[in-house]
Amino acid sequence: MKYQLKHCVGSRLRRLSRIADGHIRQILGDFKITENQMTILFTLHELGKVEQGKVGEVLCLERSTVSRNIKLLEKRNWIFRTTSYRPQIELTEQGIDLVKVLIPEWEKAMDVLVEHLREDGLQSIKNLEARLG
Amino acid sequence: MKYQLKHCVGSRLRRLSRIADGHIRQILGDFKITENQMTILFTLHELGKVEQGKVGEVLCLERSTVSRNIKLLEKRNWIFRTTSYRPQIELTEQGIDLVKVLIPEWEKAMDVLVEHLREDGLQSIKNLEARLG
DNA sequence: AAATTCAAGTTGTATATACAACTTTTTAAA
DNA sequence: TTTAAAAAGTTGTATATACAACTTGAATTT
Repeated sequence: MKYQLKHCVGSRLRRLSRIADGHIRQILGDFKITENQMTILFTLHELGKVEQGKVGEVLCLERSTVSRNIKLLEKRNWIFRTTSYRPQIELTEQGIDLVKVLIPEWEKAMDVLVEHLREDGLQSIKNLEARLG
Repeated sequence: MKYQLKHCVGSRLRRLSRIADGHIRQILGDFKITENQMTILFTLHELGKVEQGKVGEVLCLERSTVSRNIKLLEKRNWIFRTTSYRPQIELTEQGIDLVKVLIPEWEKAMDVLVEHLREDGLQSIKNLEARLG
């Protein structure tokens, strides 16, 4: 065999992302929100009012994934969506408040991850991003 | 802010694994099987007859994920499961045949990924594994 | 040996993801 | 301007994943 199973890039990256998500979920436990949804809220916090598609573009998420998440976030009154055919999305005040509470929690999770990864590990992620696109 | 959103380790690793999986899915398209299921078949090919739990242990997959995948693989007659309370799993002949066909295809995907990653990128993955566990 | 505890497996529920099919609206082409 | 093509959004279907609750058989304790 040219490669061994344990070298499989796909399953290894899948596993790594599960581990990282686990750390984030731990600090998110109390907030009834998922990592992915948190990331979308943070994105909207940075971008302000944008087209729904912009979110997927920035986070490299599939349209359908964004669509379903937006629906969930809207139901929880964290985001507002214009009714136009191609809706503009933005955080509601409740959404902004939540983001402000979540940021320090997210930073705690990042602290843990960065402590594990060190400068070297962070550079490794950058390297992978540069190489895989 | 101590960190920027774009530094979020969780979403970045999630994204990287989606990209890698995409490459693997491309070559798997014709085979009506998923990356994850393929990985389980390969694992069984290496391990021979094992307890179901062993698969999850090796691949760091949750019990319920393994349980459902095993059921799918059994339905397709690629694996055989003993009826004991804690079943032993092994590939069927059809499963072995499939693995033999899949290996060269998987190697093609690995070639593409390794070409992108280079020695440096592979080292980066190892580094992350060492640091994240 | 009976009772308790533990470990593995299964199932329910919710979200994440991919991809295909479809709708709607815009843009481009004729 | 009418038509064709493209782009964005939605929905259906299937798998992946996490976590909790439950089941069952095994191991340990009393």
